[in-house]
Amino acid sequence: MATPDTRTQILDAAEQLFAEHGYRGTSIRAITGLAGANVAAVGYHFGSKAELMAAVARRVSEPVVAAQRAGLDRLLARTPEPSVDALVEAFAGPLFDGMSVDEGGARRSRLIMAILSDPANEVRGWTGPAEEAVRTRYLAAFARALPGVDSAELWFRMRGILAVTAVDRLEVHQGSSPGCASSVAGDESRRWAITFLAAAMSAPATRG
Amino acid sequence: MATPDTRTQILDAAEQLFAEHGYRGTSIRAITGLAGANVAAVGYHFGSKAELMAAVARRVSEPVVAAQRAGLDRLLARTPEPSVDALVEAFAGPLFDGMSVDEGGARRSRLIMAILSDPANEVRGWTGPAEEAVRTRYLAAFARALPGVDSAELWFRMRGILAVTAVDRLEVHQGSSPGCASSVAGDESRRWAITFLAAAMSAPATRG
DNA sequence: GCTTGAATGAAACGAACGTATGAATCAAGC
DNA sequence: GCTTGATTCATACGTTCGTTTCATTCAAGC
Repeated sequence: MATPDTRTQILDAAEQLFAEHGYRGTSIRAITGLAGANVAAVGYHFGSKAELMAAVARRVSEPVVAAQRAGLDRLLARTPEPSVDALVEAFAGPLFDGMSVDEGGARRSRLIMAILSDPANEVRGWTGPAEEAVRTRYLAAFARALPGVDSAELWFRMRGILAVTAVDRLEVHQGSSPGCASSVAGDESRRWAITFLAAAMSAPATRG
Repeated sequence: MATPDTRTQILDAAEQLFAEHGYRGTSIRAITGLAGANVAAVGYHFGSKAELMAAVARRVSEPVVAAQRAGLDRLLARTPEPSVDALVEAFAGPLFDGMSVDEGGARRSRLIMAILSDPANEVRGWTGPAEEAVRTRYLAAFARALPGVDSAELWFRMRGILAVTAVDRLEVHQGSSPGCASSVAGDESRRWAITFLAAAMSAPATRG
């Protein structure tokens, strides 16, 4: 097992530290220190700290978005009107897959949270047209499955999906709540989230 | 209208800037600059930046927690087993009330998000025993209303409530999505959230 | 063997950070 | 009117930040 090149090691270290301490809470020196590289390597390989963050975000989000798109394609190939449950599974599932505790799964999950919640537009602004496009396609599919709910409320609910999946691994109650232990069992929380979100998405429209 | 004292002006400015740029993204100089005070005033009145953040968090969360507790008391005074819908309304409602666009409502909502999602324990650690206690009481009430769902999954769902309400005002899709405009109409998103969350909480237990 | 271009290393830049210091200001008490 | 205690001010300290510079290393091409 040859050690990966400096660029990859910086990406790995940045992914871990950005997830643990956020964008602003992570210094270039901490990243290069963990990666065993020189401070100047970030400037050389990525240009700046912000561009490094963008590269990390791209690497993490690409397989998730691809899986979301593939899942929707698979559903639509079978029937033009997939069920709400199937749509929730296809949309939210990839946000959990590859996120098991082994390797860097939980780390990646926290990273997504760190990106979504960071107040700096510099960090949130990375969301590319690919994410946007797949979400729009899911919105259309949800709209067909839930004809009574208008599109504005559906957008709200899809944001709810992102919120629940993002906060999942975030230990809001820290070590004091009994539910905390469950956040380690990634598979269980995945099934809980699907149950929770499928019921939420299926709710009848709010009476105007 | 006499100008409030320096201490209050610093709290106001800190509340706004912490909400907009997060804890690490806000400098003491920016806070005192907006408050029209001197840099040393933070050290004098609060001791440190972290203690200022704690004071801001306390001021924001106290009325919310009080309203949650009062709402649960009111429900339990009427019936020993309130419905799931009523519990969701009592728990999530205060997270929206007083959060209208006028004044600093949306600002306060974003602040809660900034606190919940900040990776620094220094920031998240402020959650006091009051928040913990009221959440435990709600858990017990939800457990009575949903006898089939075990307590670990209920904790997960209550975290989901916090996630949805917190991310509500967070414009994940920025200006590009049509649902964005709705985040301005606080009352509408409040009703949407209650619908969404009541359905989610009422879901049958995940089959083990 | 020498050259070339990519990659790394050590060091320093100016700026901004949180915090601390000591003098200046001010209202109230006697 | 002088004193006292609380507050505000200008200023500086030491540190850390992101970034840049420039010399050095190193493998491949001719």
